[in-house]
Amino acid sequence: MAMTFEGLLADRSRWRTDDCSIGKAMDVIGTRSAILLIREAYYGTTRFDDFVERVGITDAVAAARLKQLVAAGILEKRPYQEPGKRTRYEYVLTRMGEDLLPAVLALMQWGDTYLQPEGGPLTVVERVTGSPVTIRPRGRSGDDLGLDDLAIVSNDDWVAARQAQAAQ
Amino acid sequence: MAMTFEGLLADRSRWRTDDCSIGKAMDVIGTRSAILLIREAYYGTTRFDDFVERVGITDAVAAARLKQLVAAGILEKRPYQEPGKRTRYEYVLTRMGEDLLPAVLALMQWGDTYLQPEGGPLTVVERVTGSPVTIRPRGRSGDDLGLDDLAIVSNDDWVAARQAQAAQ
DNA sequence: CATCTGGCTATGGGACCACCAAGTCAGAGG
DNA sequence: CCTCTGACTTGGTGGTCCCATAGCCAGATG
Repeated sequence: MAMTFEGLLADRSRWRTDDCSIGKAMDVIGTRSAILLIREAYYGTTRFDDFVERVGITDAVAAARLKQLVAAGILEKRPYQEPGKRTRYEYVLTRMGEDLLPAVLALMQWGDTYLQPEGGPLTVVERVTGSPVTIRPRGRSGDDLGLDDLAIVSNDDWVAARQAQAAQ
Repeated sequence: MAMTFEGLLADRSRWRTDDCSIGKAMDVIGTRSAILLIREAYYGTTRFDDFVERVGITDAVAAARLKQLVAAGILEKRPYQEPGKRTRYEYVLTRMGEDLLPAVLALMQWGDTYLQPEGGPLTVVERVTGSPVTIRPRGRSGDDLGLDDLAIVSNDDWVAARQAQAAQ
């Protein structure tokens, strides 16, 4: 019921992950409002008022969080103008923001399963077929993988191993 | 660059997701310490001291967060006894906790890509083949899906559609 | 010009998070 | 018994998150 460690990592007492990517990710999107704003962006929302209205947070929080997400590179501020109105800005996802989709969807899937009595209000499906979407770790073979199927390698080891392989 | 909505959901101004699973999930695991403790559990850690030591948080925070994770059903407290020592408790993942793996891994993958100058210290690989693990939304066909390939249906609609299909 | 509106910014307050430091408490070893 | 240790618990401070209310400001409308 756990991952295994390879190479130098095997002795668990000799290393610690201070610069863990999960921790860094949580520093950027670790608040409720940040994730909900990103969810709204996936739903196609781009304008300030719509974010405030649909996420259900105050404008002050929305302004602060949107600014922070732009600074982090997850959203981009882009000018637009409706006829007869002044120039305003809308917030659109960058590539970096789009690439958070797996994490957000995985969280939603888990919440649907374990935190909702009736399986959650919304379901994500494949647009063309209408069949439900799943999100799981997967190896090269395409099989779903569980905890016991996974191993951790230090990045240095891994890069070195690939280079050795390529050199053959 | 966004999901599409089907059925009654198409008119975006007529509904709001107050009981969103993502929000509920964030209420349970929305802190840095909670996610890092779960990560450690995936790495095989079960004991209090090891959690404190390896996550790099204070014992006070670890105690509070572990208690909360047990209450949420993500970890389970289980007695153990080493010879010559008194009974102690260890913390092991429940099924609910294991099922968070996709979310945590997706977050790690994203962090490795965008928040680490050199691609992150650790890499998750398939144990038997050593090939890297990916995690993406996937349809029934097995293809990776992007934002534009996804659609949202209301759960009621979806259940009704399935029933109608089954009745044919 | 004066007004109105959409999109912020500022201020204050309550809750929570994390840190550090100190205290408690059960039982094994002496 | 006394001490020591592992596993917490308690207390205090600083920072962040969110809410609520109020203010500001650019420009289209009157």
